[in-house]
Amino acid sequence: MSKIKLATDAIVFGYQHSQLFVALVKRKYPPFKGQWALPGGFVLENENLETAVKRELREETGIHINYLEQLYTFGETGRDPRRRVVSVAYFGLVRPKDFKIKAATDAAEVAWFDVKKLPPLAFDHKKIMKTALGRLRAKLTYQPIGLNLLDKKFPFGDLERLYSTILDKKIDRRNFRKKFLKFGILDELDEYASAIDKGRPGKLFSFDKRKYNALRKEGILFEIR
Amino acid sequence: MSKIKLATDAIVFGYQHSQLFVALVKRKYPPFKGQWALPGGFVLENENLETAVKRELREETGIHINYLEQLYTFGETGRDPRRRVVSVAYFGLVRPKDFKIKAATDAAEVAWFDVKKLPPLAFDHKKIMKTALGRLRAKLTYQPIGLNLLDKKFPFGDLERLYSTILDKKIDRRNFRKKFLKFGILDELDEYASAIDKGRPGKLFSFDKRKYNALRKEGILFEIR
DNA sequence: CCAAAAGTGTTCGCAGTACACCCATGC
DNA sequence: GCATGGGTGTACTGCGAACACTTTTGG
Repeated sequence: MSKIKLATDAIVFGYQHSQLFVALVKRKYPPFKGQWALPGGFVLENENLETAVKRELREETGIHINYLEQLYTFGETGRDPRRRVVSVAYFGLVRPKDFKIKAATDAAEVAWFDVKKLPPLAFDHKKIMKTALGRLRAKLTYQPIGLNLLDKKFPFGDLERLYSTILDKKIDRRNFRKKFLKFGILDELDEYASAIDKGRPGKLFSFDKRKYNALRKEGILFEIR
Repeated sequence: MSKIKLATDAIVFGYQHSQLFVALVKRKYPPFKGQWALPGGFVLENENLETAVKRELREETGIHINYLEQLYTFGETGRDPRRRVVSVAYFGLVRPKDFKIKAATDAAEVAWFDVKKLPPLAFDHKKIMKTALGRLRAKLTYQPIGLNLLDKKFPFGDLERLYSTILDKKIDRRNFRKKFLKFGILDELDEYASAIDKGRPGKLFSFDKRKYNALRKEGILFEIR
């Protein structure tokens, strides 16, 4: 019988107001008691990996996840001071609406942290974070997964700011809009953003997943730089 | 104590004469006794994942691996009929010189198979293969990893045929050469391919890893379509 | 001299990039 | 009317794509 324990960790990103957030939990028990860590835990014997991640997210944070994919498996000996733990890290995205968080069983506290102002993290979670951020940035450029970070109906400017924030660079509004719309995977709605903010309200758009999947089958490639 | 067992599997690709090969081993014990499978096995308690893959490759095939990266972790319940086994799959490349294979302890037989003519595979190894092939094809277009499938000194035509074979499409020789050489990561040597084959011998090239790493740091992007 | 593979340059079209002014709204 | 963000078109440039003939070698 193996003494290797199998765990999962989740890096869940959220986006709002030109800021990228990650969900962290404060550890209730040693090791690293009191420190912030990624939500996660051990996989049950009859549980699929993705099921385990979702369960733990539910138990520890109550977050409603919108997009989930496997990130990488971290298995260095010594990454957990207690015993050998290999962790399959997943990478998730939530919509702004789903930012609601409820602390629950395992974790003493849950919170969203601005990715640019992270506290010290337990275990090798800093390394995992870095990997996840790299993946997010890379994937943003060749798959429209950023749309999972916005509400289902969103003004175009939000999308532009999201790219600008996460890729950390200036984006030309006209070129970005032209290019993104040319893919034909966004539906322009007949609604406008509620003008609670200042400025002219923008038209709302929504992601047409059906069209996207159709295009993907034809091998047409999405690409944003 | 967890009853989940942790394993690794290796998908090792080799290339020669416009054919892409994978290393498979014939299983000596049940389940799937006598069937072909990916080389792999259980991870020891104090062993890093990559170490485990390399050890198993050595034990089962004697292959000298040239490039190795983590592919994906396959953890569906029921993928092994005996008990719960989660397997971290790795993806490797060898040079033609290293095609020598020696069967050893665990495996009854080892052989290279043309990727287009695979036998039935044990477990979910067909799925793993498919994932690996997808990764290889994708990665070829944005990283020069194909060079790990050629000898250190190679005629340019070999590189072109490699891309053409693996991406399964025609490639314009002039455009491909122009584009690839423009990156400046290949050194043109003063040697020529031995003219054992027919036709005019080509100049030999070698990969300048130092230049490549330097360029990568500057954010210059490799891309071949 | 024939077969086979290597080597090489130009033209065209499109897509990326740079760039600035007017419009709608809230206060 | 002022501040704030939304919405739009054009010109330039560089890169990808298409395309064919000559050279070197072995037999």
